[in-house]
Amino acid sequence: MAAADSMPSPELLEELSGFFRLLSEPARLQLLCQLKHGKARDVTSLIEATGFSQSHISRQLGQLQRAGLIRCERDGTRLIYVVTDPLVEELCNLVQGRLRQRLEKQLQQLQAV
Amino acid sequence: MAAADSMPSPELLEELSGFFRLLSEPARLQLLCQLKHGKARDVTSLIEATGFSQSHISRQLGQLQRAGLIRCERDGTRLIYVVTDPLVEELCNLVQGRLRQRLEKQLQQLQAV
DNA sequence: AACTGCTATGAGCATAGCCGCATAAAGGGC
DNA sequence: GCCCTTTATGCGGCTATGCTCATAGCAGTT
Repeated sequence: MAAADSMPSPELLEELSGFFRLLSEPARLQLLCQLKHGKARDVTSLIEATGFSQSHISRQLGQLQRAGLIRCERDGTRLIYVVTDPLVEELCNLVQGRLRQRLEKQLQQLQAV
Repeated sequence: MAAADSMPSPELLEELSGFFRLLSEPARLQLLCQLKHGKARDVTSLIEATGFSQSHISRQLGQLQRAGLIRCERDGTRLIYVVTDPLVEELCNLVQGRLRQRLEKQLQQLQAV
């Protein structure tokens, strides 16, 4: 017992935290933003846009792909990556709204003095 | 057209990823679940419920509090923590729905063979 | 005052993960 | 076949952070 009513299972906690961990790295988030809403791009253009090394980009894309957040198609020797799910963008919008809300509250408290 | 220049600033990327990093640890997620929808609890009960050491719990609660996800009130010598925002629960539900969706798709593909 | 129970914090170890260098693999053109 | 381009991967350094032990701080009781 001990309050086990609506607690998620350890496996679910692991899956959830693993998903959020993907979004916990600025580099990966940046890649997802570059690819958002159907803006398909190949790895080379992502390297140019972000400034990271090719190996790093490739690894991060691999993680995102294994998680099912993006997929890729071949075009000759290049691989074109696309976001498969609008979920990430929704999550970012929700969190961004909350961050703004928090800053506005802090601002009000400063002005109230 | 409107989409091409909508890259978030580095600062925003850092804030967003920082927020998701808070949820990227099973221990913190578990604490948030224990506290969800107004289930206020003190640290001792959280220790018993999770099995983690007291110092670990206290540190994680500190992080969550500095991020504004929870707050605490004194009750004698004890500190009672509460979730301040339903956002985390919403995010978890969204992600959980997506995880289930993915598993169902995998199941279908197995049965289709 | 001292004592007790509850929580926070400094110190340190161990592990995870980012990141780049060098190299391999795969596909296309000659 | 060889060579070039594009992407993936083994290896290693470095940093961040989870986690614990021990200790300090804080509120209440006597």
